[in-house]
Amino acid sequence: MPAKMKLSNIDVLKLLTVSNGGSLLTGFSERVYHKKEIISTPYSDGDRIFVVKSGRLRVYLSCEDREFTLALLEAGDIFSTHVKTYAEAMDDSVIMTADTKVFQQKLIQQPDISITVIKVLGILLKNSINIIEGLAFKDVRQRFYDFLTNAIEDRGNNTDDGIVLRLQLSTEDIALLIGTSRQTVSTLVNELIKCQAIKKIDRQTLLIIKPEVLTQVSPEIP
Amino acid sequence: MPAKMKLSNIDVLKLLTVSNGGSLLTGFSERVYHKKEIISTPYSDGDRIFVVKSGRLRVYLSCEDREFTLALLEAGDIFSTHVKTYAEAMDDSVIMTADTKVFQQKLIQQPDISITVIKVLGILLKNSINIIEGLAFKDVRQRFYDFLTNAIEDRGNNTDDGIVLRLQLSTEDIALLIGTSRQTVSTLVNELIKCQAIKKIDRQTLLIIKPEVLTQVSPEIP
DNA sequence: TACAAAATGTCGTCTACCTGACAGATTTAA
DNA sequence: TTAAATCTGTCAGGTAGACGACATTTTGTA
Repeated sequence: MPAKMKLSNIDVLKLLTVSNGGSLLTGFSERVYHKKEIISTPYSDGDRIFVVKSGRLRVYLSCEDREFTLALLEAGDIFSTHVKTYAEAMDDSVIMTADTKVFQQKLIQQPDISITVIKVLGILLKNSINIIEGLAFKDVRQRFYDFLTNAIEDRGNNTDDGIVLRLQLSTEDIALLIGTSRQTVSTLVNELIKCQAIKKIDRQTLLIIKPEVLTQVSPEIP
Repeated sequence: MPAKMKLSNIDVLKLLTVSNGGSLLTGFSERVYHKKEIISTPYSDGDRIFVVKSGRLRVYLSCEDREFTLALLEAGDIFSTHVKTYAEAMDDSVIMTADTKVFQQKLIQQPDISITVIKVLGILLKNSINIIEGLAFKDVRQRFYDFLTNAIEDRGNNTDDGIVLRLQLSTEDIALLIGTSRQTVSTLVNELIKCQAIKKIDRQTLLIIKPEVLTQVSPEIP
C-alpha cells in the first residue's frame, strides 16, 4: 500500500532480456557513470529510456538552490528523460540507455511490451501521488515516519534485537527525500533514539526497536 | 511548459470514437452524475476507465478532514480508478466508463491505442510532477500566481480591457487546487485587486489587467 | 421579499519549520 | 598522523501560513 523507495517492483531488466527471445536489449547501449555524476537534466536533449543495470541513481527536481528527490533507483529500475527531472549517480553505476524513438518502434512490433510500459507508468504515477499526499497533508514528522516504515518494508532485516535497516543515506539525503531540512531530520532521528524506538548501529544503519512508534496515528510529542 | 488545468490535450473522446472504425467505444457504458455526486473513491471496487463526455469532474485526495484537488476534468478527459483518488462531479456530467480488463483486451487487439494510453499516462505523470514541484519549492503566493497563469493560458479571453478569465471556481475550490486555505486565497485575490493587477467582474470571473505581475520572480510584497 | 444557507473578507493568534551559526564528530586524503 | 573536508547535533530567532472567530455579502428557495 505505501510507496516503495524502489521505483517499481517490476524488474525491467529481467523483463527486457527474458521476454521474446532477448531481442529487446538491442538498440540499448551501456555506460558507466561515476558517483555524483549527472546522468541527465531537464535540459538534456533527446528523449531517452534508461535502465539501471547496477548501482544507484537519484532522480530529483531542482529549483534555484533547493532540491527534492523523487525516487532512488536500483538495478532493474527504469526511467525516461521525457519526465523533466535531474538524475545523478549516487554510486558508480552502469546504465543502459536507448532512444525513445527506437523504443517506440519496439512497442509497435511487440505490443505485449507496451502493457509493461503502461504498468511501469502506472507505478510511477502512484508514487508521485503518494508524494503529493505526503506534502499536502502530512507534517515533517509523519513524512519521516512513513519514509522509515517504507524503508523497513523494503530493505529491513529482522534480527533478535530488532529490525536492522541499512539505509546508505546521509541525513541530508533523507531530508531531500521527504522535503525538509537536514537539521530537522537530525532532530527527528535523535528524538526517536531518546524514545528508545531506534538505535544507531553506525552512520548508515539503524536498528529499529519499536516499529509501532512509527505507525502511531498521533505520536506523542516528547 | 506549465501544468494545464485540463488533464490532457489529447481529446480521448475523439480518439476513441474516430480511430479504427469507432469500435472502441463498445464496452463503454454511459451514466449521468449529478452535481456533487461522488463517482469513485479509493475504496470503490473494480478497476475502471472513465471518459468525460460532458460536464466537469474534480479528482482529489482526501486525508482525515482535508482535501487536495489533483485535477479538474472536462469533456474529452480520461482517468482511471487504478489511481487511488476520489472523483466527484462538479456539475451535472455524463461519464462513459468501461472495465479495465475490457480495455486491456482492446489494447492487445489494437496496439496503436496503447501508444495513446502511454501518452496520456505521461501527461498525468508530468502534471503530478508539476504539482510536487509547486508544493516542494514554492510558497502559496507563487502557487496561486502559477495557477492563474495556467488558467489564463488555458481559458483566458483577450479583450480591450484585459484578459477575461471565467474560472467557475469558488475561493475554496482554488484553495483545494493549490493546497492552501480558503482565507489565504481570499487575501491573495484582494491583494492583487488592490495592486490593480486584476479586477472582479463577478463572483466567478476575473479581469486580468496586468498579467506581468503574476510572472514576476519576486513579486513586491504590499 | 424574506429567510436560510453558502460564500467571502479580515483579523489576531499560534506553531511548525526554515535558516544561520557554530561546535563536535567522522571520514578521507596526503 | 595530521589536516582538510564532510557530516552531524543543537539552539535561538524569524516567518509563512493554518486556524478560529466573526462580520458581511451573495445566492438560492420557500
